[in-house]
Amino acid sequence: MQTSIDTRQRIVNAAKTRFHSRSYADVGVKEICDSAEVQKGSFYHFFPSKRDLAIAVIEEFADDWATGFIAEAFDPKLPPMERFDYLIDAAYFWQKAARDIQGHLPGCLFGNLALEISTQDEILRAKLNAVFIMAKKRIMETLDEAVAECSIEPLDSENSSEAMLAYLEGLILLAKTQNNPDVIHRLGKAIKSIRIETGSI
Amino acid sequence: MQTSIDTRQRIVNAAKTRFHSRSYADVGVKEICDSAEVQKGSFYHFFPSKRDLAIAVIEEFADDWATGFIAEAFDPKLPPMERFDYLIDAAYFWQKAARDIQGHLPGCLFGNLALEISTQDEILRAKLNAVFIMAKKRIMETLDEAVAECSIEPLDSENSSEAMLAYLEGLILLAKTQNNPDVIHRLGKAIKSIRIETGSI
DNA sequence: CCTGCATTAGACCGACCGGTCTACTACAAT
DNA sequence: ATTGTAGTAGACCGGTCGGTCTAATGCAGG
Repeated sequence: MQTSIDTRQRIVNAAKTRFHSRSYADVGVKEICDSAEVQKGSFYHFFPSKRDLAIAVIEEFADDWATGFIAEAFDPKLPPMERFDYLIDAAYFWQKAARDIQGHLPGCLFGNLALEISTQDEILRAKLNAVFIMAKKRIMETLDEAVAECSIEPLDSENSSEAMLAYLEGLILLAKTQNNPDVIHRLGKAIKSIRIETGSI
Repeated sequence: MQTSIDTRQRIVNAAKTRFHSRSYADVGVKEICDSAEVQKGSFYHFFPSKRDLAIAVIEEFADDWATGFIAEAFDPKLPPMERFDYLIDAAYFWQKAARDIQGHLPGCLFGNLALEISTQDEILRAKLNAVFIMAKKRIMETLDEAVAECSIEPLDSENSSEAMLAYLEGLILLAKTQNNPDVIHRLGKAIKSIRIETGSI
């Protein structure tokens, strides 16, 4: 009916929203096919397995993320430390919007998948880890910039950026468990106070 | 064969370790029965559904947790702020030990389940949330104690304790994604620097 | 010894799982 | 016009899912 690129994309799109708002195991291939208006034959033409679909979803979502609100929040025109306020804000509004529509706060797709399947699939775990490394890098660059322009004291930016990412993921985890996006705003400001000093073991 | 209490307990024990090291959806009733050496009939005699088993698992695990390493780490004989070092240490050794045995870092059962099912089951979500509230309370009491004995500046202990819990969960999430317990040690010390000031909105 | 009840055994259920297979269609290159 | 190929349709597969059902136990109180 449509061109094959559309078919593949429809499958990925359907999977993206469903994996995000529910879980990997809970969403079946049949359901994805139905909602994408695609037949099983087409599905397995494009993806050797459900697992390969998950890989595609992670890759696409990471791209959406990087070019979407991450790129916005980490706007190089903003003073470096201010970008973290935007990051928290973006996370808050995203989760709030999703919650208002679906009734449930979906959390972070990467965090969700990481906890669900990283003990069961090494390749998916590595993919997810790569996404976090990318996010950490973004934070680290910002921190380095802030140090360079003397708006913060020098610190171990490698570890501090990872710690800040952990905190962000933790906030979203708690927000999801409470089904309440306010957690992100209420506790978000503390992200800028997280520091790991250089030279510590 | 054994008394019924044993049967029930064997079921819960088998489920506990499996839910923790894999996921809720990935572990079936049949597998739990087999590993507990129990028949389906017995399973459904004690638990109306798999979901009810999950509730029992959460409750028992929360109890293990509260009387186990949480109780140890939050030893009232220790100076309040030192207890956080013990908490991080306990988390590290626990995850490391599990990883060395199973090959995979299991993470926090509550965090895992929260991200997997809290969009799908309100009751389980609420149960999980209650566990986090309990943990937060423990942290808050410690913070209040530290303030009272003037070892830290006064702060918003309600929010700060929640932020610290978020950070801890985030650390474990990252450690699981990297399949590496060292993350917890490397970034753990920053937990004591997380503060949310009183009077902020 | 009998009765009643909690527990256990395990066959069985329909639904659904991820995945395969064959037949067919649309279209491009020759 | 013919053939090759990418994509689509959808029936079908064995296996497993959570859950049900009936029959058989073991045992306590009368």
